[in-house]
Amino acid sequence: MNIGEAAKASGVSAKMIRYYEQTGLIPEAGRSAAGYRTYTTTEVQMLRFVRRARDLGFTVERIGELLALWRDRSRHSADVKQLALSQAEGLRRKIRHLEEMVATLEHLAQGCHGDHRPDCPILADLEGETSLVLPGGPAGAGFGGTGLGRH
Amino acid sequence: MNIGEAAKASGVSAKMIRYYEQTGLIPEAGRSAAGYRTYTTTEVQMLRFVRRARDLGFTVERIGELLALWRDRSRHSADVKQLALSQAEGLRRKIRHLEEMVATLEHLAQGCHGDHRPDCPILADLEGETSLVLPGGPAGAGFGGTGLGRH
DNA sequence: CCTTGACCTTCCCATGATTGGAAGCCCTAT
DNA sequence: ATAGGGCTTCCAATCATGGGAAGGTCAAGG
Repeated sequence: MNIGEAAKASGVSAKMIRYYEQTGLIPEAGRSAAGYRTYTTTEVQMLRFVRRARDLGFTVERIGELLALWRDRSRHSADVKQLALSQAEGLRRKIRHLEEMVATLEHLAQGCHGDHRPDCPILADLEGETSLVLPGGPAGAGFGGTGLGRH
Repeated sequence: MNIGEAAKASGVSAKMIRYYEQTGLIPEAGRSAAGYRTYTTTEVQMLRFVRRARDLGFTVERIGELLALWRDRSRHSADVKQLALSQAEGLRRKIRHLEEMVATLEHLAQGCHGDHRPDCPILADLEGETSLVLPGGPAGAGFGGTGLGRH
């Protein structure tokens, strides 16, 4: 099977298949006489594995760990479960962060007339000396630029 | 005020201040005789504005629109509100997507013994022919599976 | 006056995952 | 033989950010 077919069958673009190979996530594919990469159904299955893990938000690095466990027939399912749960926990943290932002945005928008007049508490908050970080977060986002906010 | 001081006062790193200037998000700063960028309190206020908007998840492009409205004293607050609400809506979409992933992960993890044994439904799902995408979301999981099997 | 150290300048590079394109080779069907 | 599509490699761009090198500038202190 050539790379295009493998791409269709796995849902991973040909570009990404080459990239995954180059970065060592997946082993180098075999080559035809002409230098074309060739794929077996087993390799397509591995590609599908990678794609599904991506769909679950795993980074390529984590997928490497998952693949290692997948290949290791003496793995402990505890290790797999731990990866899955820590992934879920990471996603939950992201969700919490996004929810805070949504809450702030909607609170601000709620106070805005939303008509032809120019005054608007949203802009007022953005420009103001102190900002609103609704859910009473401990980080007082105060003045003095503590360099907070790396995300 | 030099760039370092402006950075501390606004919470935007000096690196990013230069980047924002270079990409046209903010106007070019004045220069001292020696070529140092100089900032007024008004400009620091603008930087703080940018930083807070970033904290709310706005892209730099959208912040450009917000800044334009901020500067436009004949703006309509409706336009500002619309930006804020559409931003909130975009974040909500992201949240929904993340929640689907979390649900799938936790469902899979729940079925996993999590002990020394190797068999694990998480890996089984990832490797399998069909995947579990819990809430039945049609979300662009571009399967592409043309049913092409072996070759 | 000269040194030291902190600050500033520009320029280049790296990140992560992905897409786009160009130049050139290969294969198959007409 | 030629057209077209697929394959190869290499290089670039995305988005927001940080890291660092090489060199100029400033203020304080010897």
